[in-house]
Amino acid sequence: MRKKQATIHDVAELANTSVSTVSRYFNTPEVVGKRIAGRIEEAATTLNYIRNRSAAATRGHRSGTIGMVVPTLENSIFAELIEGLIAQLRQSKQTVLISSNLNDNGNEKEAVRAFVEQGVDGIILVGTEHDSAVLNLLKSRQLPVLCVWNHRDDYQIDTVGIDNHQIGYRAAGHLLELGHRDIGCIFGLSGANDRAALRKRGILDCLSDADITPPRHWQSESTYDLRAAKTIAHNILNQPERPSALICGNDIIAFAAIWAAQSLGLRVPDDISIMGIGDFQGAAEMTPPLSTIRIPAHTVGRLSANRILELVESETVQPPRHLKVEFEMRTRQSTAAFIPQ
Amino acid sequence: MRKKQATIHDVAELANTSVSTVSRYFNTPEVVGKRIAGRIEEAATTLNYIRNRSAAATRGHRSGTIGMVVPTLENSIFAELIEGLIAQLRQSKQTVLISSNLNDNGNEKEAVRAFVEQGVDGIILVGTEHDSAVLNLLKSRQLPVLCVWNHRDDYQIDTVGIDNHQIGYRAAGHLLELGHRDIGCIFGLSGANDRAALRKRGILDCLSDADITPPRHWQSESTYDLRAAKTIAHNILNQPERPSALICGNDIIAFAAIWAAQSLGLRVPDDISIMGIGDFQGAAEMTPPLSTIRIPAHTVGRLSANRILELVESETVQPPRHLKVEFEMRTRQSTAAFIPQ
DNA sequence: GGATCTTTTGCAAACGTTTTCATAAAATAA
DNA sequence: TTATTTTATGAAAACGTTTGCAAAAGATCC
Repeated sequence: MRKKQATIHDVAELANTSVSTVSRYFNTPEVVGKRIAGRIEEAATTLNYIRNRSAAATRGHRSGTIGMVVPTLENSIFAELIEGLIAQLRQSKQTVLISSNLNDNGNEKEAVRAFVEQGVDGIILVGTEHDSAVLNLLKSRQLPVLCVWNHRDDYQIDTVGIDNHQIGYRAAGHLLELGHRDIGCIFGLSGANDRAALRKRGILDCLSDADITPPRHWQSESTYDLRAAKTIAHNILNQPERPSALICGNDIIAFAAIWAAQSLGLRVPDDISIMGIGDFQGAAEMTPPLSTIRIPAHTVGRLSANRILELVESETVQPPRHLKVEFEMRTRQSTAAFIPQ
Repeated sequence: MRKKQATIHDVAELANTSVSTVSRYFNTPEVVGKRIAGRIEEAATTLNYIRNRSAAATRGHRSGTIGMVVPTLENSIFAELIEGLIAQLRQSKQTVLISSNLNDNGNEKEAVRAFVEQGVDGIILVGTEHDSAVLNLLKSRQLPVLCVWNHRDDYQIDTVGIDNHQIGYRAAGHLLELGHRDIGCIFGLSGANDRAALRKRGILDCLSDADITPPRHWQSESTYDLRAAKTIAHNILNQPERPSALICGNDIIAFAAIWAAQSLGLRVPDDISIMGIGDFQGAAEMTPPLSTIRIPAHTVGRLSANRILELVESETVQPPRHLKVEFEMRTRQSTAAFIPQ
């Protein structure tokens, strides 16, 4: 049996004012008089009063929570994104609800529904591929939604993120600039999410613009799993004819590729150049430091926080806006100029 | 302006029954009759009814949420823990609220307070060192609390976790068994958290039981940050007199140490053995694969979920229970037997 | 000083549920 | 059959807030 906690009524009584005024003090302090405000503040602290947001959400419309659904937490890049989001939202007294799809996007609908039940003020999803049931649910509730990570000009929902096609194009371009022509590719699973698919297209577009078509046996797809990716990289590098460079769909795959090369006795970058995407934790510190493209996940998180708040605050429905976050090349020692044998 | 959504009243009307019965149907379905239950189910789906948990929490006492505060998300081991937690709680229709201290434990109080405002049914904290203000707040609200990650027999609050002293002892023991006597240590910051402090004690206790006291200049502490740790490892390994083995407070530090050694041209394990703790992502795949101790974070998450639910469900306050999770040695190739020069 | 406008305050209804209590219906016992 | 117990249902109060409205108080102007 729970002890009875101080309510807004108790505070009002002790401060010798009405509950309405106390409520206003907590929501729009600038509108209550100095003298009463002081008394309320005092009463609240002596009573150890803590607001009951559930009750507030029942009558008012705002719960003070934002829900975010990520594909997985076991990927340091999303962790960085979330930390950026939390840091920013905390300043606006918003609480973040996190849910993970546990690597199965079929879970997304359930997660979103749970958030709607909790009465979140807005929802942040990752990527731009979502079940129509999810989208319909959100639309029928007229809930502010934001899709992060991918930038897409033409999307029906607001986005904050990077242009994955461009990032793939740029990564491949780096290898071309170094003189490589024999380039192997390990993409992320392109069927699973649009981020991976767009990067793949960007990479292949860049190569084909340079009249290069990597042979089938130098191309593969992998989950973002170190073990699986290492095996796949091993298979590509263990063939009689090796590419001179390998481009990877993200840094997880790149890490795995470097380790696969090393376990085969190949020197990186002397025997093979390896390029990643993401600049995950460890990329700069490993041996050799990984050439990659930095995706400023923390920034994406921060900007997403600002945007979702705007959406929550705005009364009217606006046409979607698309915020593009820039990435940066991080040229390090896992790639080197191609030297003809 | 939000469109009006179906409420329990609408469902009741369409199903031709009372709101009480509908409420009961959603909370304790077994208690309502088959015929009415069918009508309610049907009405709910045609109306697209979604429960309003805020309202439920206002009158009832349960919000269906569990709050968890982690020191940081940018550490794959906590991510694994959280995924375990989410997976398990989802089965009980509980939503998880996550907050991160953003690496500053001073933020914990604010995070906890926000959760209390949201009306979480229970709170999970990491470690057993918490500001007394936090503990008092939770106690005065009589909120179920669970401290995870550390096992501690004597703690006032329920715990689920591993014995960090034992883990440190065991890790050091592995190096001793291999014949090493000149052992360097890079601990986690022992002032910052008890997990690191206990591991440090365990390591030093084990060494001192073998009559070894590592010289001051072979001992150091580091944050769990790859860059910082790499610098520190570099400094230790770059001295004229090198230890033959290095034990690290966690795998982040161990990764950094291996890379520092490699950047100095040292061979691991031939020139130096390196031992980690944690079995983080990548430990098994890197070159060389890291010898470490596996902490089953996913399991800790799962067990924590079960325990916090028990605490939430139990009406009476019980004496704290302490669940110990076992760890496992993972002997890989970063450590080797000491060979006298 | 009164008239007018603006700011501050309080009353009471409302939000969408849960839950207590009483009653109706069904099942069981006699 | 009737008396008794068990189960299923409904009416209405309660939860702790927010908010629309009207009244009170204070400020400004002539």
